[in-house]
Amino acid sequence: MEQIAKVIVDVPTMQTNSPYSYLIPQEFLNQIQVGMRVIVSFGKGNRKVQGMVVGIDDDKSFDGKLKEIDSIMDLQPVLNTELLKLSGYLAESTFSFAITCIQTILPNALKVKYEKELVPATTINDADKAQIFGGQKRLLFESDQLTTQQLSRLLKLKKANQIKINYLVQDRAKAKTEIQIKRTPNVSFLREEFDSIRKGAVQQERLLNYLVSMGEKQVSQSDLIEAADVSSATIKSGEKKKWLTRSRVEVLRDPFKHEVTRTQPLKLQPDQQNAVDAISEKINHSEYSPFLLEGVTGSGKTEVYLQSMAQALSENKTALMLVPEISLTPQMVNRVKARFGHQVAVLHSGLSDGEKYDEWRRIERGDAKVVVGARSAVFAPLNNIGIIIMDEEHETSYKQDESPRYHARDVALWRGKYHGCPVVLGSATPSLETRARAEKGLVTRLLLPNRINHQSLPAVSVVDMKNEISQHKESNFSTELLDAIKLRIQRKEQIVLMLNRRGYSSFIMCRDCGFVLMCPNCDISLTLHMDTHSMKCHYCGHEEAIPKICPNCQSHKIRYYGTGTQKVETELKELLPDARVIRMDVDTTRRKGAHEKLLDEFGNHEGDILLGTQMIAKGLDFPNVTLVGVLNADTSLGIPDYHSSERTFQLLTQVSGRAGRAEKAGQVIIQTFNPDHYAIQLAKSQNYEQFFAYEMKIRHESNYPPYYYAVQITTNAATEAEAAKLMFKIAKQAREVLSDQAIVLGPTPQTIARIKKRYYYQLIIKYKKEPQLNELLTKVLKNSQKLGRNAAKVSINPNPVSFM
DNA sequence: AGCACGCCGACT
DNA sequence: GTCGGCGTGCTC
Repeated sequence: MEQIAKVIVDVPTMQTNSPYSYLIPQEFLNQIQVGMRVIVSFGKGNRKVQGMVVGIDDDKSFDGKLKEIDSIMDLQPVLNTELLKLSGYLAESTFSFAITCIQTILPNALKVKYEKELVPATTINDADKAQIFGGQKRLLFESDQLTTQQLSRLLKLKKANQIKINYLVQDRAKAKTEIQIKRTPNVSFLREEFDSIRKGAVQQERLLNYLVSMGEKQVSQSDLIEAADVSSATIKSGEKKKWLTRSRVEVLRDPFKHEVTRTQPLKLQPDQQNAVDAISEKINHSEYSPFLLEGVTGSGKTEVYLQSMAQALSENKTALMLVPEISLTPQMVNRVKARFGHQVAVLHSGLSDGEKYDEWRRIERGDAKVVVGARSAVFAPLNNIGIIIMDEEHETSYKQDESPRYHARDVALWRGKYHGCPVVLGSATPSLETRARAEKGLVTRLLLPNRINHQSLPAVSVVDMKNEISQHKESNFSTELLDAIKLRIQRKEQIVLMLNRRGYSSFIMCRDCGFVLMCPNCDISLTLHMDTHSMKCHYCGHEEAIPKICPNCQSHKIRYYGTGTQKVETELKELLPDARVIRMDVDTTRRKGAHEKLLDEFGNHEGDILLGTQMIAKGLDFPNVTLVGVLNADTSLGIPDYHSSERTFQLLTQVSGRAGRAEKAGQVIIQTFNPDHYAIQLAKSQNYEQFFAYEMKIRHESNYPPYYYAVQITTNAATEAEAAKLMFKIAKQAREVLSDQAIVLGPTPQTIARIKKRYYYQLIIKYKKEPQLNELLTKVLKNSQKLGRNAAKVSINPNPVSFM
């Protein structure tokens, strides 16, 4: 008799990170399945928590007395076998709690809300009852809303059993419903009814008229209200008079309100055809196979994706396509929808939890066979996947920077293996890691060396800003760039200007004493935000007024430094008063849909210059853009991280691809203080292969990935000493276990040593093969939990995307 | 996480 | 003497 369920409870700690056994009560005996969410009593207070059933058996090895499962939250499993296994893989490979991984895989709407309510016991005296409950039957218990006196009083009453606490688990997964109206089939009855309504009942008259003419189809109540111009009250009375029937129906939000025009597959170039053939063969044979699709901007990668996905669909399989969040623009999404229509589900951060849940269910029940989405879409509940595509595979945003710190590429490869399907990693500038794996034959390389209509790559020139600065006053614009901009405006062509702002933004500094306004909680300077007229901290959200005089020396010469887009925009307006500038940065795109709106404006030539940060480098295609300017190529080079050259090269190559995509020739001007740096020189010649060879040599010499694996361990504590002490202890443990081949960097304070009033220390371990390491790290994590709540905390980040 | 148990300071 | 501070350990 299988009557014991193994449940992972929703308590994310190390001590509760394994399944707990619960008895399955009689009434659920044949209903509970693995992958369902349940509610169980947990702990001494029997508080209710959500749990995930991960196994069912009759193993009674637990020698305490078992509790029963309280209730089931799902009618059918929300996690299938594959995704459950995947959660295990995630937990193990990222050193995360099983429950955290499960909740990462499931849509947010399936995460419950916990509430507590107070209920008076029958024995409570009237005075207490009246004072606490004030006539109400129950009271929501929010401890942070109560004073300590109130709290202790409640606790006392609870101890005396005068008050009961009810634990509530609220499921937020509500399917959206709407009211559907169907008229009575008896039309002659409706005609007769005209006579029976009161004179002047215009709404009822309009409703009758509409019902008579509407036919037998069902309409939603909201549509009816609009179309017949009646109120919902009128409709309700229509129901009473038997003119119509109302019923509540579950609806799946239709993302295809505005149908896109369908497109047909394009004729492929020979290189594209080779790629599609190679991928299709693996689809047809249900064979796991990782590919690297390497092609410059405009070489037609997207068409290869689309036709490969079409192949999977024709084999009655499904397709998963991942793109960086930033390029999940309507431009991109529409290309997929135009090919596959209503079979496409799109998952992106713009959707509400409810909308995401709707899409998730469409995928799960098989209504959507093609999924397009950003990082977390890699967990889409598709069955029978025929192909997984990851566009711009080098993008670092594919790695999640909170627990579970997974890389979507690893998950994609895992799922590819599980389903037996090709995984296509596409990029113009592949990550060294993937490109190196291709070199070793672990990944099959597919090349698209030519641009589709044989346009030449844009001409790239590099301007040495050191000369510029010495010649004239400080400016963000070199003479060469400014002249080029003027020329395009004259010719009514468009310009994209990129401000490479990674790591920097405008901060305030006193010109007399050098004082920089810092965040009181974090070791970072506050950033100037002109839109809200305030100084903000990008890490903890602290906000304060812009100082008018220096808080340190009272000087009035306190000015902002660094180059923000706002400052550049101001300078542009001074230099070129007639140019229309569209600024795109975190401030102007914060509102939902603002991003698209600005791009549309630029596309309609309502602006001459698109000025923005990194976000304009990706996936935009504006044929009228003939000039791309990079104002400061160096800022990303200056970051003390082994990735900085790779990032800079990728960024410059990518933004250069924005110039001259149509018949007009493009030009790119890169301003830099390091004109001779190889990343900039090789971006100038757009030579990925040479960059790859050179950078690999450097990584080899200095023992960096992809020659070594890396793991980053960080500690944080309320004081610097505590964080450091724990980190040194871990470092000592690590050195004892590791072989001579491993390289330990640190411990060192993190680049931003203090965030939200906590101090951070880190340790990097570079290694090739350390069978003991995983065990050690797990032990370190377990020990850190024993240290108690207020002690220093440890977190582990395998294969970090940067060492900072 | 949240609850109970248990051991020390400052109060009716 | 007790009330209540929060450090510690456990939850099927």
